[in-house]
Amino acid sequence: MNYLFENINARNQGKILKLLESEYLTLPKNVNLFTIISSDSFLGLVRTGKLQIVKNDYSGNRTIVEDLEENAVFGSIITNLNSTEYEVIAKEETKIILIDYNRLYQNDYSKYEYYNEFMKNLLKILTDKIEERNQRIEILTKKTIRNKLLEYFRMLAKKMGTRTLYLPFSFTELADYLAVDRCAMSRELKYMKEEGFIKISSRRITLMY
Amino acid sequence: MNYLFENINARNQGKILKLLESEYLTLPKNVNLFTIISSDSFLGLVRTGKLQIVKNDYSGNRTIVEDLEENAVFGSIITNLNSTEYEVIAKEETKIILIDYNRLYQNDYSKYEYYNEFMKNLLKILTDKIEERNQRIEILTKKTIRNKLLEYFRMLAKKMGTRTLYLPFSFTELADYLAVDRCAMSRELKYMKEEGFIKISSRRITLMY
DNA sequence: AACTTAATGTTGCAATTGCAACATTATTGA
DNA sequence: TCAATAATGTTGCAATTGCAACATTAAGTT
Repeated sequence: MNYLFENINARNQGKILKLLESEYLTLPKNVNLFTIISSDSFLGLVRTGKLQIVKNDYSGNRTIVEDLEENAVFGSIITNLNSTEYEVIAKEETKIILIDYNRLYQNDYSKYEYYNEFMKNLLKILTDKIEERNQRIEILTKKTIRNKLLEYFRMLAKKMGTRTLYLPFSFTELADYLAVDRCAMSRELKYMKEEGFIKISSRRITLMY
Repeated sequence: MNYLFENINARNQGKILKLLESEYLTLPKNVNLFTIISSDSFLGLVRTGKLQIVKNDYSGNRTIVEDLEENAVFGSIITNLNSTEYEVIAKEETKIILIDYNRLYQNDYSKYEYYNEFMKNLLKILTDKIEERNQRIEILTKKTIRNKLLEYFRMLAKKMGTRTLYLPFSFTELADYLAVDRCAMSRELKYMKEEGFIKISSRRITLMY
């Protein structure tokens, strides 16, 4: 994990947040951030609690775009939040910090060495996000549900270094992530089990090939 | 467009490149960068010419991942280049600059104000890349070829501010981008024309709805 | 515990798609 | 210019998928 304030002590964190005129905010459970603020040109940081970015399609669908835990960074730089389609919902009482994104560019704080550290951390976070997106694209470009599943499992297995992996989310959410029908995915998983490709027990999956 | 050296004069560009111990390289036409260098932990910049990032699938497929023109930035931070699956090919004689990516993090050059400008530019480039990826994901998660096409056309039209748009690439490449079979896409486009949804003349497409 | 709500599993069926095979039209390079 | 190569267009057909409708199980709430 990479944190926005990695290698920056509490005191300098405070200074940075002051320089950037950042705002502290506490979101009560189930409240949408955009009922409190209107701008979306911020860089957000989750101090404590959990957020969820949810998209409401014009056709009425409701999909989870991203789950945000402690230390997660969010905002329009990372996930498109413009338009009224998006909601940022607190899954529990959540404390966040908002930094006006334009401020990051406007001024020159290079004289503060800790600010440079901050920028480097931000850079690392962004490159990780690109990597994450590239992985998802890699998966989404596979043409069958089976190949999407296998590609995804392969990635998880590689990350964990074993043939046994634990899904980081539910099957319903997995289907969303792969952009396939949940039922069709369920059927395909059944076939894969029957053919001996994989073993599944709840969220633990073992690759047999 | 955002350039890595925007608002940085030639002299300071030189200083930055020296600080980062960057390498100048000229790639002859049709040569793969990885036949010349082996590391992939660099940030690349196209000075003149054109590059293409190509992926050779394990099943023998060859797909264009990205086209890089003058001023384009590339490297593993942006597109996964590890593994022998990838090639960076010069489409014509191309001059590039390679910056060891780790150097960006290792040292603290914050005392040089132009370096800070450089970092800000890099940041902007990265956020644009994330935006680009998010757009593609948005498209790829649509479930039918028609909806993928419409989403893509909508985005282009929005960008151009008109109902008439020009495809930035060939139909063959478009099918790759949407991750669908070219023939199936061609058929779907025909239906859409017949139903009066769109008009097509070569790469100019007009939305009729 | 009892109830509500969410997640998962199952299946028939129609719609969509990929694939293959081929024809036609553009584009490129010698 | 003209041959070679690449891009585009077309279509039958089988495979894959989404959708709908429902049953079952798990998780959360009071």
